[in-house]
Amino acid sequence: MTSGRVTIADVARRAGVSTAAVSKVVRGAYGVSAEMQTKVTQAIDELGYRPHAAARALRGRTYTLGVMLSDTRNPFFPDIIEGVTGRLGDTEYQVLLGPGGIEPKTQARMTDAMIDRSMDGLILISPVMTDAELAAIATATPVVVVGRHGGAAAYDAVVDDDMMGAKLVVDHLVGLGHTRIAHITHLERARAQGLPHTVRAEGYRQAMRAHGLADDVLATSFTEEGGFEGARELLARDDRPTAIFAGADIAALGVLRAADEAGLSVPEDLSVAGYDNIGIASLKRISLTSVDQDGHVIGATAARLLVERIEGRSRSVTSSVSPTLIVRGTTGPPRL
Amino acid sequence: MTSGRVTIADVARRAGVSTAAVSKVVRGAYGVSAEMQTKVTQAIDELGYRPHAAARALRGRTYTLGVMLSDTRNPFFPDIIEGVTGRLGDTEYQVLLGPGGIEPKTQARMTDAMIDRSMDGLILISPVMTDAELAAIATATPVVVVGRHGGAAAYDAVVDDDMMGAKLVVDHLVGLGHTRIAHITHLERARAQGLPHTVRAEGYRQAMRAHGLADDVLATSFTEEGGFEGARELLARDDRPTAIFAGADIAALGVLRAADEAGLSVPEDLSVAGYDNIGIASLKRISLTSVDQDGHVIGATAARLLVERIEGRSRSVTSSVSPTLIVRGTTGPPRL
DNA sequence: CTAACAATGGAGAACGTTCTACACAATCCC
DNA sequence: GGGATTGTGTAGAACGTTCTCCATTGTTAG
Repeated sequence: MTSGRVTIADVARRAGVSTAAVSKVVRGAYGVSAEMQTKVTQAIDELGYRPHAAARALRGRTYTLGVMLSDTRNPFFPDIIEGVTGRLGDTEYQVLLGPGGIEPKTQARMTDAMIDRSMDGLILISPVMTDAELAAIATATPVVVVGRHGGAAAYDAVVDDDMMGAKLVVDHLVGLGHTRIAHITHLERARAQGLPHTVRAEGYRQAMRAHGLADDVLATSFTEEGGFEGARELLARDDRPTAIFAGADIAALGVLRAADEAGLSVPEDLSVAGYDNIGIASLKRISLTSVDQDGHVIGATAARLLVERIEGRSRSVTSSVSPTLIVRGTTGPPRL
Repeated sequence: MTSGRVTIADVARRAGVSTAAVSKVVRGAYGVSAEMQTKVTQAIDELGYRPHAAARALRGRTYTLGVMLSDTRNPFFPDIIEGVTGRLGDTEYQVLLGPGGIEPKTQARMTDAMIDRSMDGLILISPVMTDAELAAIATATPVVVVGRHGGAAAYDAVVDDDMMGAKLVVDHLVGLGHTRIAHITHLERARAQGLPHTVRAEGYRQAMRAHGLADDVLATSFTEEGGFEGARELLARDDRPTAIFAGADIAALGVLRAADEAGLSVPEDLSVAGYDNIGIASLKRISLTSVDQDGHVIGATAARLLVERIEGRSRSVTSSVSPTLIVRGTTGPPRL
């Protein structure tokens, strides 16, 4: 009352019990009578007591989970967040997000900061650090990595099945009658392995082979400009493809622009498909066929795995989320 | 060495000094000789010491700033974040983001959680809570509110000059020769005052009046569907407008769709302008004229004000950021 | 030469929790 | 009826910092 903060000691005084007892009630620990329970709960309500997280951190948990975001512009990042918070909404855990930036160095700074703040666990979204660095973090605190294939020794992982996603697109296009299907991927510069675009490209190759078709992969970049340049090159060929599968929606938008400029109508002259199902893909003016990653499920799964880890599981788990194909207006049968 | 964490005591032992001295060096406090400085710094490096944030929080600061996000899908939210982190990148402060959700209740839970974690200061982005709640939070910790006009008693504020943004659009359209310019705004349901769309609509009205033109405001919602419905109604009129100014880009996309469906070409038959300058507005396939809020500057300003507050300023400050008009392909002279 | 003072380093008490021991009472089993 | 067991509450030592004194120097002024 007098000073700012109301502490566990104030509650104990009010209820006429020890601080240890109050602590037990607050934590829902074993060894409290019903009477004690009500007495303390009442005192807490009357005084408006809230546990001081920092003090807790010094001994026990902080009930804080950190989510490191590599790229805040990542289109399905809000979905993942919603999945995480949705899953954790009715628990005592609080979620805080850390903007890690796209550099390994800044990401390391962020994870360090989270560990310094003794968070109970970390979810890392598409981290670009080396496997060694990841392993080091995972020994310091429970970790779930989202969006990186392979390498899950000391931590759990949630990945989208990019291999299957690519197959869905190819199967769809082949089903429509296409045979000349090109793929635009991202040019790899980083050393990190198992990144989504690599797996998507591989999935595309396998699926084409399975249909007895020749693959045709062009590496530019996952930007609107990258898609545009790639498509312009592909469309200038004599036996130009009748369908282009861009490894990311943003690149698919560039492909659409290239088609516009080449005077090709979509989907009659050219079918276009993307990946990620970003928000604008559903806008009627774009209506892009794409692969949906269901960030919501990914986030919820990551949250579940992390809580399991915190609560004791030691065996590491990798969860694969199945993507779905969203067919819209940019794909159709090829003109004969 | 033996157990996990290396503490200030370990450093003190290694350097052969007291813990108090190490603390002084770490904090850069007054009363350390050059010799002490180097000795301790060396020991810190050798042991890889990192201050434990929770322990710090118990006595002093946490060097943590919280940013509460109302809507993680807000298109310029990444810009604001970048502005904040960019400004704070070389300081000792760390930024953590809290997804507050769009409900007053969930936002309150988030801010409480941030206060419980004794963050040194809070930036609230478009909070929907009442002025009273905001004031209560501001007494507990330094606060900067972003995106709400008016009412800045106990806290600082950063707002975009939405009034001027609307004027920029109207002036541009009038300059092209338009006289029948309609505005689509968001239908107000919340009680919170000074929200951006209200101010934009008012700015539109004032600007039209200043040109001696009749205003024409239609309230739907800031969604693609809302823009579509609004535009369909406007375009069905006998004296249909030659230009539509949507209060948000997402609605402007709906307007574009309505124009497509009505067989009107943009900008020849209809000029369209939005607000926010979201990423896709710049895609060549959309090329939407829009008002840019410069989230980067907003974020950087908010960060600066917050740090000033934390370091002692008590007088409250409101900073207004000037928007700029980005003219693209969806606006042009009306067909005569 | 001494009193006053500035500069530096250290002791030790907080800060608000958690949690291990332990005390005490009531119940149970033979 | 006595030892073992179970249930409930408390003392008090951590946890890793910060920060207010206080002690010890060395320097300066008169």
